[in-house]
Amino acid sequence: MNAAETQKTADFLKALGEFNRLSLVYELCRCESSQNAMCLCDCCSVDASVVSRHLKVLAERDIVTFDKVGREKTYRLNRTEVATQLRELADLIENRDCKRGHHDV
Amino acid sequence: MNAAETQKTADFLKALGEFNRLSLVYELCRCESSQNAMCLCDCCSVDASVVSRHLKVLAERDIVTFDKVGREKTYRLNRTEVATQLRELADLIENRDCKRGHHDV
DNA sequence: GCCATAATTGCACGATTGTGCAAATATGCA
DNA sequence: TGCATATTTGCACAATCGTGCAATTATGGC
Repeated sequence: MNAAETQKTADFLKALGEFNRLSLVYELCRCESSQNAMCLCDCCSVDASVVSRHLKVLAERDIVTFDKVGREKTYRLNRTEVATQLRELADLIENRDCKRGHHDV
Repeated sequence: MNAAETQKTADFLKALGEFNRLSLVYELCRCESSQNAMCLCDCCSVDASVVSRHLKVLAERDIVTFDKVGREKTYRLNRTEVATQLRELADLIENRDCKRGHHDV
């Protein structure tokens, strides 16, 4: 587990690990279809600019993806990618694969 | 998904989502047996007091557990609990269980 | 009791972060 | 073209966070 990978995983978890951002993720989770940012504003009582910034963070970590339709951006959750990343971490932690580290078991 | 649950999950992810804390988790992941804090210091090049504080955060979120042996504290990773939490989140996100939220699908 | 080692705590500091507001930008519609 | 709506950006600010150092506490061994 090198430093760059560790940092990447930490950034991913940190992106999810904030109340309003996680609320946005849950909100998107409820939706079959993409949602625009204005609609997503409803789920957390903060300014639209704040939602915009949070969605940007989520997009940077590939947690959400968006399409531009007209003047709107519609967001959707990258369900399988996010779930896969979480499960890979779970497997790593539980199955002790990480023991192949520098201690060389 | 109420606010308290969301906050709890966010706190859990935030605890994992910091480089040195995640490094500690990976380090503990490599160990069959418990490790004391001094030993864990080696894996991240920060002061012992910093490691102490990071371990405290991880313990507060039930990510690690410790035993006191003599003047040492030995830490171990709560493998199954952490893995389970991560998988539950993965399932929630992928299986769309969260649609049972206030939108009442 | 005295000293060495392990771990925590208090303090200070710089960096990052989340936030709101106002202004700017982008786009659709009449 | 002009206006309304959607989104982003600049700015400021308070709060949180990660960190190191020094002092303190806790404990074991002599």
